[in-house]
Amino acid sequence: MQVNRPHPVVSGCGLLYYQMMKRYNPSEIEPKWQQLWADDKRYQAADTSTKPKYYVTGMFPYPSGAGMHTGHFFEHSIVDAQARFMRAQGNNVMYPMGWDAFGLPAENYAIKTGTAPKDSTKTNIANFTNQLNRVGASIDWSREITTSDPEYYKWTQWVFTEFFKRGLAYQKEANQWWCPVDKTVLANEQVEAGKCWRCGNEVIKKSMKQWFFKITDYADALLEETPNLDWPEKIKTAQTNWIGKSQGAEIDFAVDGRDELLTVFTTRPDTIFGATFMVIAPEHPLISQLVNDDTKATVDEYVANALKKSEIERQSEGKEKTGVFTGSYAINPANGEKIPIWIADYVLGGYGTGAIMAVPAHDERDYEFAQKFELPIIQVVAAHSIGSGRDAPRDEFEMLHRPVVDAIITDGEGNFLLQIENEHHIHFVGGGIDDTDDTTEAALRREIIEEVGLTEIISIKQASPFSSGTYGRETKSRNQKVWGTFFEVVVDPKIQVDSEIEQGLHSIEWVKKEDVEHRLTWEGHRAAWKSYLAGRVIDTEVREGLLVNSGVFDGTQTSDAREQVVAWLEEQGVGRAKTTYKMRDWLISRQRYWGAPIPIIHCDEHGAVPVPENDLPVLLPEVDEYEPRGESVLASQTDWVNTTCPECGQPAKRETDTMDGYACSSWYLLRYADPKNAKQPWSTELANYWQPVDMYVGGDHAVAHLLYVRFWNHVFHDMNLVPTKEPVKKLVYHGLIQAEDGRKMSKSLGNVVDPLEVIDAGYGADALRTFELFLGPINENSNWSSKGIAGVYRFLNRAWTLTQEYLEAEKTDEPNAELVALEHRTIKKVTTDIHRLSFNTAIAALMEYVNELYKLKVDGFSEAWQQPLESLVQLLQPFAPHISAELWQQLGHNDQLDFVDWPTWDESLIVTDTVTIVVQVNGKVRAKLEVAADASEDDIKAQALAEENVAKFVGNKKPTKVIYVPGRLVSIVI
RNA sequence: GCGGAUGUGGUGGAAUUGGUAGACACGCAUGCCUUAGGAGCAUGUGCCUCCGGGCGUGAAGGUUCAAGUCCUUUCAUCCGCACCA
Repeated sequence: MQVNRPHPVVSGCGLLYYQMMKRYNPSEIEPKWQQLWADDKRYQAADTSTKPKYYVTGMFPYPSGAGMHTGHFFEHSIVDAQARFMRAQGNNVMYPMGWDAFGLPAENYAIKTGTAPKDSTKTNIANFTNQLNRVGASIDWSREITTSDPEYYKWTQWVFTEFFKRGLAYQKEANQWWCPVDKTVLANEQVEAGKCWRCGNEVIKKSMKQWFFKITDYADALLEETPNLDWPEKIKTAQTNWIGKSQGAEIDFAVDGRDELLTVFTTRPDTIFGATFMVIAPEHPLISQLVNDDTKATVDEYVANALKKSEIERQSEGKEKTGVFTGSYAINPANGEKIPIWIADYVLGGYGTGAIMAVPAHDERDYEFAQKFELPIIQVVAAHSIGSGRDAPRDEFEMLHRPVVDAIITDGEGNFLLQIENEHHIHFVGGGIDDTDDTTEAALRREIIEEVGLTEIISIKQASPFSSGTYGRETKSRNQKVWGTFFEVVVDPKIQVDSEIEQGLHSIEWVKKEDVEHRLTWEGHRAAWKSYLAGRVIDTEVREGLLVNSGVFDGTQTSDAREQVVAWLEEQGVGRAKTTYKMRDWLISRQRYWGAPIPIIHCDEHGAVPVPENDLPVLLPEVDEYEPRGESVLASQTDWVNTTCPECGQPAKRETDTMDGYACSSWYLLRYADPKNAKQPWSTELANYWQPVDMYVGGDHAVAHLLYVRFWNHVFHDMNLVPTKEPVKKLVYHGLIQAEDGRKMSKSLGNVVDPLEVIDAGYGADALRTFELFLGPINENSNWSSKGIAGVYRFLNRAWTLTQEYLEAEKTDEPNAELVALEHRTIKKVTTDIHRLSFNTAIAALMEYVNELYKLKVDGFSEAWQQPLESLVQLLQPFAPHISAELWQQLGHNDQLDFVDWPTWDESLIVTDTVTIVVQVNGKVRAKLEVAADASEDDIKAQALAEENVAKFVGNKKPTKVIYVPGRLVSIVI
C-alpha cells in the first residue's frame, strides 16, 4: 500500500516567524490525549443523571485474527462523532463496546493449530482494543462485555431456560449437513459448493434432533411494530418479506378411493375451479400411501433424488420443472372432478402443508408444470376492465350480468373488421349468449349474422383468454357486467351478403392490423387484441378479474370470491381460512465446541430438563482436541456429559449442542446497561433507564441479527423485564468503504488499507476519521482515496496554523460584524447537518469556514477572533477530537472540551444588511441585484426592471407578469 | 421474477420546502516563494461559442413564470430475497 506522507509546516516565506510556532503534529498530540482520556475515565456513563440519557453504539464485532478493517473504523467514526456531539449537547451518553466472541473461525483455527479458542480470542480482543484506542473512540470501557465469558453466557443460558419454560424453546427433527467421510456435522459456512471444507467430499443432509426457538409465535407482533420503527426502509421491507405473512385458506381434498385427506394451503381459494391437478412435496408424509405397484419404483427414485439434492444443485438446475405421478387421484371439492396427484420438488415441504392445488391457468409455476406433463389447463379468471368516461357504469342504472362471445373477424390477409357505432364505440363484433344458443360457437355464428351479416365462415378458433368488463350503456339505460371469450373468425369478404337486420344502427369497417389497437375504444377489447397478437389462449399473468368456468361463482369479482369460496367450503367442512408465514422457527443447535452449551440435561424418566439457575453457567469444558468425531467435541467429554437429573437425581446426560452465536448477540444491548450484575442478566431498573438504544449503527445483517434482537426483546417485554417492546429506536445503516480501485477491500486482492498504517504515516487519527466521514453520505458506499485524505489533513493543518497565528499576533480591539455573522452561520449549518447525520456537508461547512477566516485574516487579528476560533474548535470536536482538545487548551481553557456546551447561534446575527436578488427574464438569469434587506417589493421590482441587461431583454414590450419571491428572485415574463 | 435504492463536471460529492445547478474536496492549469517539491500561498477550472450568448442533472414527454427537485413513459447500474402456492 502506498501512503502519502504529509510534511510539517515549514515555509520558505517568513521562516523565522513560522519556526517560533508550534507545528501540527498528530503523532505527538494524539497519544497524549488518548492517555489522558483513559486515565480520567471521563467517558464512563453514569447510571443516574439529571441529563437526558443517550445510548449509542455500533454492532459489536467478531474479534477476528485479521484485526479491525476500515469498515470497523468507519462505523466507529460515525458512532463516536454522534456520541461526542450528543455529549456536548448536554446528554448523559453511553457508548459501550463488546465482543461477539463465539464463532466458527476461532474453532477452525483451533482445529488447524491446536490453539485454544479462548486464547486466540483473547489475543484478538487485545488487538482490536488497541486499534480502537488509537482512533480516539470515546468508549465506556467499564461496560466491556465478551460473549464467551462464563459471566456473560451464564445469562444467555438463563434466557434459554426461561424460553424453554415458556414453550419458546423446543426440540424437533431437522436436516443438517453431514460429511460422510469426516463423520461430522457441518455448518453452512463449512460447506463449499456442496463439498466438505476439510476433505472436499460431497456432503449430504442428515436428519437429527435439534433445538429451535419459536420465533413464529412472534411473527405478528414483530410485523405489527415494523412500520413504527425509525429504521431504513430497506431493512424494514426486508424483514417484512422475510416474515412473509400470507392470508389464504386450507382446503381438504379427498383422495379418490381412499380414506385419506390431502390438505393444501392456498392464497387463492377463489381459483379452486381451475385446480386441475395436485402437487405434493417430496418430503410429504402421505407419499407411501398414494403410490401403487406401478408407480412405487419411479416415485421412490424421484423422492430419494430430490432429498439428496443440495441447494446448489437445485439452483443450477434453474426452474426447470421435474416431477412424477403418484398413481392416485384427488377429488376437487368444488366441482367433484377427479384430478391427479403428482410429486414435485417445486413444492416445498416446509411451507404451508407441503401440498398445493395446482391452478395452471393463473400460476406460472403450475403452468410450466402442466405444459411439461401435458396436464389440462382451465381458465377461471377473466381480466376485467371498468369503462371510464361515457362508458362508466352509473349508479342509477340496473346492472345486467351476462356471458358474451366476441369475434375478431379477419380476411386472413391482415385486415380486421371493426364495428363502428360512433366515435366512442368502436369494437369487435359480438354479443350475449342467449338461452336458445346450444353452444358458445352457435351464439357466435348467430351474432355475426345478426350484427354484420356474414354467413360464409372459413374457420373459427378460440383466440384469447376470457376477458370481462363492466360498462354503462346510455343508449340502453343499463350497466352491463360481461365476461366472455374472443374467437378468431376467418371470412372471405368477397362472397358475403349484407344482412338487413339491424341495418342503419351501425357501420362496419375493414382496418389494417397495425391500426386496430388505436381504433378500439374499449379497454377490454384492447387487452384481448394484445393477447390475440401474442397468440395466447391462457394468460397466466391474469391474477384478478371476474371468475369464469366457476359454477355459481361465475361473474364474481375474484377479490370478493376469496371470502365467499372459503365460506362455501367451510359450510361443507372441507376448508377454513388460514394465515401462513414464510419465516420458520429459528434453529439454534450447533454441533460445535466454541459456543454457549445448551443448558439441558436429558433424563430417561423426565426427558429434557433445564439446568436450574443455581447450577448455571454450564461451563464449556477445556479440551485438548478440537476436531469433531462423529458428534460434536463435547459429546466425547464423558466426564462432562455424564451428570444427574435435576429432577430425580438419577444418572442423566448433558445436551452436547451449543447455541447459535446469534443467541449471544440477541441480548447484549441490554447487558451493557448492567454489565457486572452477578445475580441477574440485568436489573429492570437499569434497563428502564437505558432502554431502548437511541441509535444503533451497522452495515451488515438485514434480517438475521436485527430480527432476532427484536424477537428476544419482545419476549423480555412480555416477561416484564424491559420497558419497551422494541430494543432499537433508530437504526443507522452505513455503506462500505471500498478500495481505491472501487472493488471490495480484501486480502486476496491486495488492496486493503490498514487504518493504523494511515495514522502512523503522519496523517493521524483525526484526519482519518474526518476523511472517512467527508467521503460522502454515510449510508452509501464510497471509495478510499490516498489523495483525498491529504486534503483533509491540509484542512486540519490550516485550522491549526490559523489558531497559532492568532495566538501570537498583535491584536487590535476592533469588533467585526462580518466575522460574527460568518461564525453564527457556520454554527447553524454544522449543527443542523450533524442532526440529520449529514457529516460530509458539516465538514465541508467547516472547511469553508476556515477558508473564509483566512480571507478575513488579511485585515489582521483582533480580540473579536477569540470567540469564532473557539466555536471552530468546538464544532470540529466530534470529528477530530484530539486537535480540538489541544487547541481548546491553547485558547486558554483548562476544562474538558467534551462537556462544554455546544455553541448556539443567534439568527439575528446571521442576517446581513443586504441580500442578493436574482432577476430572471423568461426563466433565464439576466441580472443580480444587491438590495437592502428591508427593501420593499415594489422598490425591488422597479430596480430589477431598471437593470441595463434586463431592459435589453425586455425591450419595449410590456411584461405580462412580474413575480417576486421574497429575498430570492424577481421573475419577469414577457 | 419480486422488493429496495441510485443515476448531477475529469473524480468523490453539494443543492433540507419547486426559486442563481455544480458548495466542499480531489485532480488539472497558471503564477508566487532568490536550491528542490509528493510542501506552502494566490488565482482559475461544467460544455460549446462568431464572446452577443447558447447548451447542460441517464433518455423522452408533460405541469409551471420557474423543474436535479413534481407527474407519465423508458433505459442503465447496484443491493437484498428468490419455485413460499
